[in-house]
Amino acid sequence: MTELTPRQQRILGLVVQMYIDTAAPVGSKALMEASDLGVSSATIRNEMAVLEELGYLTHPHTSAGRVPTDKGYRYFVERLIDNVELPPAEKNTIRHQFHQARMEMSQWMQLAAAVLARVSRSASLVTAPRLERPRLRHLELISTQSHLVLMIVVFQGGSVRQRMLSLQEPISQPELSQIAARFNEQAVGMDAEAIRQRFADLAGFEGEVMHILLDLMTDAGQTSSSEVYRDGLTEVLQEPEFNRSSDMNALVNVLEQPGFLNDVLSAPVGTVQVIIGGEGRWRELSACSVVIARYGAEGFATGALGVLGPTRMPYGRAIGAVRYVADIMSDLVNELYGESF
Amino acid sequence: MTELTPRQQRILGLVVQMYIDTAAPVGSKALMEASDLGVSSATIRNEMAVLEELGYLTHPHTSAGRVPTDKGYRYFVERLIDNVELPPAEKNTIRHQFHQARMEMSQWMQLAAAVLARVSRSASLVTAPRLERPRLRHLELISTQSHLVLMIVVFQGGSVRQRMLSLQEPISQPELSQIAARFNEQAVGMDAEAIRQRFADLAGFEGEVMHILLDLMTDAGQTSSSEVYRDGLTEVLQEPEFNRSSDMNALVNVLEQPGFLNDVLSAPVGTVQVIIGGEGRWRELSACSVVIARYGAEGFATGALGVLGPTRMPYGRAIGAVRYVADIMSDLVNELYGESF
DNA sequence: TTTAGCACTCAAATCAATAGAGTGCTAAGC
DNA sequence: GCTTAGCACTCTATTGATTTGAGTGCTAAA
Repeated sequence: MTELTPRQQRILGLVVQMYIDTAAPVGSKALMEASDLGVSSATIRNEMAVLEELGYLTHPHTSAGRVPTDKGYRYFVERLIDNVELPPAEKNTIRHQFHQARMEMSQWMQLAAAVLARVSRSASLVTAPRLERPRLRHLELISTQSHLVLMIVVFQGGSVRQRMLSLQEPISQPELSQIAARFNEQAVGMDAEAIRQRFADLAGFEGEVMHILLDLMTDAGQTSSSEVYRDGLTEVLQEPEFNRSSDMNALVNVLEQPGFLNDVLSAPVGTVQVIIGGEGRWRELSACSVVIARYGAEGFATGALGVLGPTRMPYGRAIGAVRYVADIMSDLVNELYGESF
Repeated sequence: MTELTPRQQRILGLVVQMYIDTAAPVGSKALMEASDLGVSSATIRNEMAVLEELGYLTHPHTSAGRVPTDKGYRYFVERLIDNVELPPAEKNTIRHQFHQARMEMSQWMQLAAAVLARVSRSASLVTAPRLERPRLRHLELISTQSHLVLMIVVFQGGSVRQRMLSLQEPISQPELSQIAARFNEQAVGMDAEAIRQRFADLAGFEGEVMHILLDLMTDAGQTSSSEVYRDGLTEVLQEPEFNRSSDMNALVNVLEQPGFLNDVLSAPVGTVQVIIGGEGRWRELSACSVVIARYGAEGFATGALGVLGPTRMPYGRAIGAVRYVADIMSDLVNELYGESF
């Protein structure tokens, strides 16, 4: 692939910019008037023809202006975007909001989703950080009524799961506390595998408690769909490219598919990925772009967060926002999980 | 208001039915062909004119068929719907799904939202049951790292709240456990007022714990927006009457407004309310109807659940579904909160 | 009271003509 | 060898006129 001349780059960038702004195909004359390239529309036309030849632009029809292809967007994102940092003022506002919030994952996630949606003017999603190797911190058994017991498990790092158990035979609260105390004495700090081995011979109610504990540990190690925060979905649905027939649901579902998230989650924390038009692998995303990043503490607890919009999305803002919010979230996770790893 | 003749009732019912089915204004001839009224289209026209005179129908324009007014829908819902029970087969499926689920409020709510959306083919929302007078069941303080303490509070009935506290001075886990034990010995079974009085003189960290406990109790007594489950929103957004300009967000927000929910929640558990076209009080709902009911244990913990769709919604199914799901949820809440009140 | 008949209305579909934005190409200019 | 002015050509979008058809309201007869 031969290198584009500086002027071609400039024109490609302008076309992408203008198209993102106006949502209308951009013609040579309009581009000339809107920029200070110092060349005539005819020259621009020639260059555009070359860019089309090379696959960066297309034509909806003969007498329409140019529209970027996915390849064009890709080039734009990789080579032509200069400054993806958010302006300092905006950064401050965002950071301030996070410091105002309570020290709770769910609050942060919700806030992150809200900030991403607002700043990038796209739909956003934030998945909860998944514990890569949950370790028991505390277990509590509370009798709520004769045949019902509430089991609460705290993992190292502070995430909490609960489950209601129903008993055949009622068990008194002191007995329950004793069982819980045994786990707390013997199993704190252990991961699922260690617990499975150590307590392999437990039977009856205690065995059941252990199995549910293991189950909750598995659960904490997976991204459940109930722990995905979204924002801005209905707004982005109003964008002209999402005509009512294209079902947004299908689209959001892709983002929850294991294949998709796993693929993205294989990237290291700290990098921002841009997936344009589904990259041919996700049909439902053919008209969309996704800007996504992992956040959290690598090897311990990581989640994903990103925005979803039409391919015609403001990439600069989106990338800046995703990067900045991911950084903040990583800091927060580290702060929260601090010395426990 | 003079009574409608049986034939007028029949015609009104048919118009509403057909309009709900087809979304197109229904004309006299079409109605004649689609029914077995045994009268000519001219007669139907005359009757329709009368119904329009009385305010049950309108005309989009001179040469279009008739469309029900809100008053027409109201009459339909109150007088003309005969059987709002779901078919037994459907009931069984639903009941089965609930019994398959785990004993957890959040699971039930999610399931309820899903069932409502599917059965009524509208958007659904389910709010968490609000404890009307939360009483402490258990309090736990867990040190997660030197300066961070996780506080977990269980209320009678089994709902759980948590909060992370940051300390000026580190406090050891045994000390924390001791403080928690004091609350558990002295405050279990108390409501917020009792706790406030009993522990009015607590200071320092223990005072802080008490204040957060009270805060969490207040919190448990309010419907927070994070505890609202929704489903089917994007589907219903595709309905022809919701053109892209009308913002669904604004619409959903109304349902979360205190005014709206309070109004609805003032009705007793067990009744299903139908709000057609916002009843003039909620402008954003002018094109919508809401079918909503309270569920739970009256005087102890109640929530609301319902569906939201265009005024042209299948009222029969919606009312049947809301009533049935509300009944199931009430049963479940009673089962869960059982003997504790 | 019902109904057949008819004139009338109005939105939606169809069609033709036009305007305009934009392209591609060619030939002249720097 | 680029660049640019000029021009023919293409295709969409808009506009306006016309037609179509569903549906109404009214009247007069059954």
